[in-house]
Amino acid sequence: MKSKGKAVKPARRAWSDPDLEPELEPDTEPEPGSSEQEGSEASVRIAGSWRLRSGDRPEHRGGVGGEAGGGREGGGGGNGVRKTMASHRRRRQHGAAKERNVRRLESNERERQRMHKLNNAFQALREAIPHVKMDKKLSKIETLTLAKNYIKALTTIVLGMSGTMPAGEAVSAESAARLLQCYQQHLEEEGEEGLTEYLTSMHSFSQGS
DNA sequence: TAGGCCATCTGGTCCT
DNA sequence: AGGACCAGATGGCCTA
Repeated sequence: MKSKGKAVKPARRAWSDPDLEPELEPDTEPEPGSSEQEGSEASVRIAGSWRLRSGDRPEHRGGVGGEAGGGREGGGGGNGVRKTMASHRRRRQHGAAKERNVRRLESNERERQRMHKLNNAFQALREAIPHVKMDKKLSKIETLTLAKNYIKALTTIVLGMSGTMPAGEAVSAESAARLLQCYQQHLEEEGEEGLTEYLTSMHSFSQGS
């Protein structure tokens, strides 16, 4: 099954000063074919290794305390003092930038998680609404549109069952199922546009007109 | 190849 | 202050 494109792309602009670059691991490929799958592309990927790239948290590179190259400059010398202050400031700026960078990465991660949840919800919705071409995954916009229509159709049914329906037409589970069937059939034959028409007629029907 | 769809990043704004 | 939410930008993959 191939799903739509998505290959984890490297950050468009890896947020950072070259210097702070959270060492983009040379693209931890999301495992060749493994990429997400129906369900939620999202969730699967979440687990994927690539994610760690940005999640790679502060620890990378020794973290703040790291002071890597740091060797204490040093001691003494008039010139040395000025030098020390400058490097102090630089280090502080560096630290601030680093912190900003870390916050950015964290918030990217949260945003990703949020979108993943949203996608899971979309997937759940997809599974909840009947649609014709089962082999083709509904796009988001299709999912929303279809869901809206489906709700409308169900509403019509419920209205009918609640007595708005003309006497003698008491809607049984059977006729409800039939209505649903009609809904699908209509979808198949007329597409979205026809559905509106169908619903309209259903509505006027339930009004007893 | 163009257009559709999507994932991700990013900065701004709102909310708690 | 920090997280959630949002919308714009960007770029990849897929299909007609």
